[in-house]
Amino acid sequence: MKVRTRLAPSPTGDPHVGTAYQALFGYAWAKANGGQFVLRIEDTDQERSSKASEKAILDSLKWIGIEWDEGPDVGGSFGPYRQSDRLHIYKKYIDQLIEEGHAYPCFCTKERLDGVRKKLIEEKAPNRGYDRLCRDLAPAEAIQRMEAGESFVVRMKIPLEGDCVFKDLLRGEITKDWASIDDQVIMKADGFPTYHLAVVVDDHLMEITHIIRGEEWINSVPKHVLLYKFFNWQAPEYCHLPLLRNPDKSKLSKRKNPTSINYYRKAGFLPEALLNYLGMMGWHMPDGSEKFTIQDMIKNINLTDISLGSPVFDRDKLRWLNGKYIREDNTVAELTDKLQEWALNPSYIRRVTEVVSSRLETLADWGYFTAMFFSDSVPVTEELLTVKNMETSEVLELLQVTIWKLEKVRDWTSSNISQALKEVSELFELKLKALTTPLYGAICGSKIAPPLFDSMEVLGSDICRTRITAAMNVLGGLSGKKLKKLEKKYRA
RNA sequence: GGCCCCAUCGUCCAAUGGUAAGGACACCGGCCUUUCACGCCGGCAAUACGGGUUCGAUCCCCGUUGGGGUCACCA
Repeated sequence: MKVRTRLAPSPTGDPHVGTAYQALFGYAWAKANGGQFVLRIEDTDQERSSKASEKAILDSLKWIGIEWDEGPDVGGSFGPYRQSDRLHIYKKYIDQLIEEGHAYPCFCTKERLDGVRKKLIEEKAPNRGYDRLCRDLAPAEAIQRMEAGESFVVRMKIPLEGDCVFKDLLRGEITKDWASIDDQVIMKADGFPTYHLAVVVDDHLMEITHIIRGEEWINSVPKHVLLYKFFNWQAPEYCHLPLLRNPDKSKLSKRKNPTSINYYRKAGFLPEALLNYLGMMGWHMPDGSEKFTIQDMIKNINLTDISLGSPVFDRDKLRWLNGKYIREDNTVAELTDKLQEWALNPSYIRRVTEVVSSRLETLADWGYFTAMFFSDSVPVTEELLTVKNMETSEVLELLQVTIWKLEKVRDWTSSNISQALKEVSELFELKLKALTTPLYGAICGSKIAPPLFDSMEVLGSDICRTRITAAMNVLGGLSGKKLKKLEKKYRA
């Protein structure tokens, strides 16, 4: 059996452990069948996609030990492997759909759509989607308006009634009624395709046989199946993996858990342990052993054996597994090498030393001042986070907004960090010191510490944000309700 | 809210139409040990609920409840 699987990440942020999770299963399944594993970059969102994110994703996948046979960096005979380089291909298929009457241009403005949506919600209509105003536009009028330069998107014609039945490898047949799906946009006003069109065209052209991805996609399968039908193509097998969860069972999110692969790397986890841990989410070795390699997985995997209860990502168990790898699979010499690669290398030591040098009276002071640069978390107490004349709740809000602000810092340098923090303090009409005080506590775990912004730069964005979140938990955290309110207030 | 998906210890993963429901993490106790950790031994702890089908259901069916996802010119 020829098997080709793919990982199709969108380069819009930090490399996510969920991406590695999907990659692991896709890769293992392809290799178990002597097939290929393809990496395709889905950068059809011009606003949010970035080359930096793409690079980060490729780097972290390589770090964790996933390799791809075809991809934007290695090429392959089904390229290009970046969707923004495939626009001409999508164009052809979109034109074809319009021509055959399966899709139509829609001239509705964003304002009109918002209004329609609002009204439908008020009316408690079962379907809150698009009202299909442009669906029955006379072709002549549509052409005229397009030629007049009016902005438009292209929508696919979803059947007005009946059911869509499709098969998921893990769940069996799933039925969804067409009436609950609105006429999906397949080409945006900027001429870029949306995910739904691009994914179908690419998976077909790249001869993908199994789509292994997260469960959040189940509801859009009917749109994809319909496109396959329009094009008269054979749809691949669908295998929707359970979603990794936070301890509170919601979808794993950076709000509640470190989700960036880079965090785990920086925090001193071994790639093989992380990968192994991901492998035991929903799957197990036939003999029940918990420590296994990706090769073991390849030898034993069967997609239908994956269990469906969405697993909670448990950092304690990951730590335990990681410890097992450290002590069972490494000699002291090997461990020393790994430590050097991780942080005890001249370049990192130099950066750290630069930050603390002015505080040293003896060389031995170095160890005292730099411990925070070589650890995952830091010992935070409530007292360290306390600011004079400020309520705990206000400190919490301050820290939360700081995290949001820091997430947006593209180039993680001391001066950009400083700028971001100044903006936060201005937003709260506070002196910068009111912000840096709890931050020192959160980041350094001490009042005696090297300069904050420089330290943050050296530590990196992932560790910093994780430490701030941890500090917030020490203070009791923000309730979901308060968080929402705050988000509304500051996030616009 | 509509729709879709899911449901075994707190967590991860097993098992079977007839079971003492098993292993791992975490937690607790003990042993080992100069401490801690590791290791070893032991303990706590689950089939969400209600109906069916069946001689017998944790397992099959239906309902309820609960959880999650999804309803964008984001993927």
